[in-house]
Amino acid sequence: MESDIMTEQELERISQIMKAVAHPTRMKILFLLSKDLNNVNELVKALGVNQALVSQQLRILRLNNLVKTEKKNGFVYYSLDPDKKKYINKMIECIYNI
Amino acid sequence: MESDIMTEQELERISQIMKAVAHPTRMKILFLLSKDLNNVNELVKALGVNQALVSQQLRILRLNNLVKTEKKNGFVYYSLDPDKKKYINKMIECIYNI
DNA sequence: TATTGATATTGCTATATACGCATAAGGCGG
DNA sequence: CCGCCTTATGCGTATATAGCAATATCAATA
Repeated sequence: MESDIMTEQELERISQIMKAVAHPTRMKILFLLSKDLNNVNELVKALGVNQALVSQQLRILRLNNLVKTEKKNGFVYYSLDPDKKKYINKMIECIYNI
Repeated sequence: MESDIMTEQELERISQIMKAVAHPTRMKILFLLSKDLNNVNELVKALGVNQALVSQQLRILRLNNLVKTEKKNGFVYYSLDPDKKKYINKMIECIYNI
């Protein structure tokens, strides 16, 4: 965890992930997903922003492997990657204290 | 810590802080400071980038209250805000696991 | 196959951020 | 007061990101 055992690539990766999280709408999405599994339309309604924007933000979360998707009777359901859920929540909690 | 007990302002604040951290050079600075107190020139040497850039990054960390400064015989020493140090480190550790 | 509903992508403009360079500001010894 | 050392800031350019509107994709089904 020390800087000298962290390569440039790892640093880059980590700051990429942080950038992905560092956005109000995406944080809201992560909050919503930390409670439930949701499809895109549910997220659109919950967030009150247009569909295209939600899809864009989901794309960024997907590209950073923060969420995963599964198709179920016509809808795409998003959820937090279960292996990462704990860390995502703890991370946000830490930031909350900063 | 739930989204519904977090106001828009708090969300905005938190994502600001995350953005401040989500940068390789700034993360390195935080790592360095988590070990020692350093003045600007020491950071410049340790990071191998030019002084103006280090000052710019320190400014961003300062504006987000992540670090504090004290002047001592001609140098400006930077350190992590001690109240936040624990959370900053833990946050980085969480991200490392994501 | 044509249509509809759900989601993703693309093109565009506005705004923000990064970084290098030059320079400014501030304190101290001469 | 003049340099000198340390640190901070401003400016210009390149690049990245946000958000919107339009459109594409894809699956189901009428």
